[in-house]
Amino acid sequence: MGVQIGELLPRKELELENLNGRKVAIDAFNAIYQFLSTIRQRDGTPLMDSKGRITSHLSGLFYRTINLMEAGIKPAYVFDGKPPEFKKKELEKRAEAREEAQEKWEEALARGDLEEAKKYAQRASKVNEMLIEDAKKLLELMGIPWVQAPSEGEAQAAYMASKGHVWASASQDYDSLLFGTPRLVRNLTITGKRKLPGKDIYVEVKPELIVLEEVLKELKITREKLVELAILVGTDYNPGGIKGIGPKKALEIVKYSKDPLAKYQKMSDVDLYAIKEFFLNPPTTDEYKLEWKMPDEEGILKFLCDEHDFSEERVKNGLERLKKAVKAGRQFTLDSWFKK
DNA sequence: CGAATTCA
DNA sequence: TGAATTCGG
Repeated sequence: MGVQIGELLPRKELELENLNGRKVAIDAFNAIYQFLSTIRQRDGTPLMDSKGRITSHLSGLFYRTINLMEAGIKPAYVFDGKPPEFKKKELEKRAEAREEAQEKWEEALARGDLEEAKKYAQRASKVNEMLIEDAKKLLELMGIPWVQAPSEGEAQAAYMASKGHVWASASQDYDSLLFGTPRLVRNLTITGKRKLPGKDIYVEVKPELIVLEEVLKELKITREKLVELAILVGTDYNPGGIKGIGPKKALEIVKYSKDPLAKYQKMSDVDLYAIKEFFLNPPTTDEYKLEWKMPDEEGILKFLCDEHDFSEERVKNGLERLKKAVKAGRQFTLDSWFKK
């Protein structure tokens, strides 16, 4: 998923204080997918309510959003719209991979290999329309803004950041840099511990910041060249890229070639120039309003506890934290206003 | 993943 | 207490 240019990009660790008071546009699909794939039982089964409906994404979204708000970070979630036609191949590839993983999950389960089962269950994760609807509903009840992108969410998030309506975009993927976000935050979580799949090794995962301007300066290229580089290496729109060309070689190529795509267009069955154009000028919208409101407590209790069997005690505790955070955030905004 | 609980 | 483990839905 996403572009494979990570190793080329300079980045710096972010302390939470650096994000205090800042608005961030979060790639909703990216977040939901991660919750869905990681919040699971030992055999790989996701969390579900008594009617068998998946709730892993709601749990993750609820608690992480509260954590972010408590840290003074104002999240706005950006949802994908209609994917571009040329993403079809990648989407089909993902669907195929999921089906294969599903089979392997069942096999591992049949022979009682829980570790393998979970691994394949995670790969079989599918973010469907129902999960998206649930997520939007929860955010609305929480008073957290969400934005409907006309096309790619990463493109919309980049647009909002480049307009200065949010400070940064947030995703694990690097695509929003190609779409022109001035800042990309990765690993946007508060409790930063991740267990490596192999053994019982825990690694601290801190938020990191990638600044587009610094990327271009470091690589000595323009954004247009960065997009060409990414296309050579491979994006969601041309999976795999050009055979035999990795990030290092691609960087050299875009530097010395005036029109790097020309040579490789012949050996590619997709329109590389259309992909480039899409990254440079993606569909976006101005139809959004970023407002962080007090949560609808009654609505949340009904939705999470009554409908989806969440623990009332836990949810009420979360709500208290959220209310406090919203108030504190308003105070922060007022303080910085009077200090001007 | 993140909250709650257990462990040393 | 802080780290490790288990539970959550």
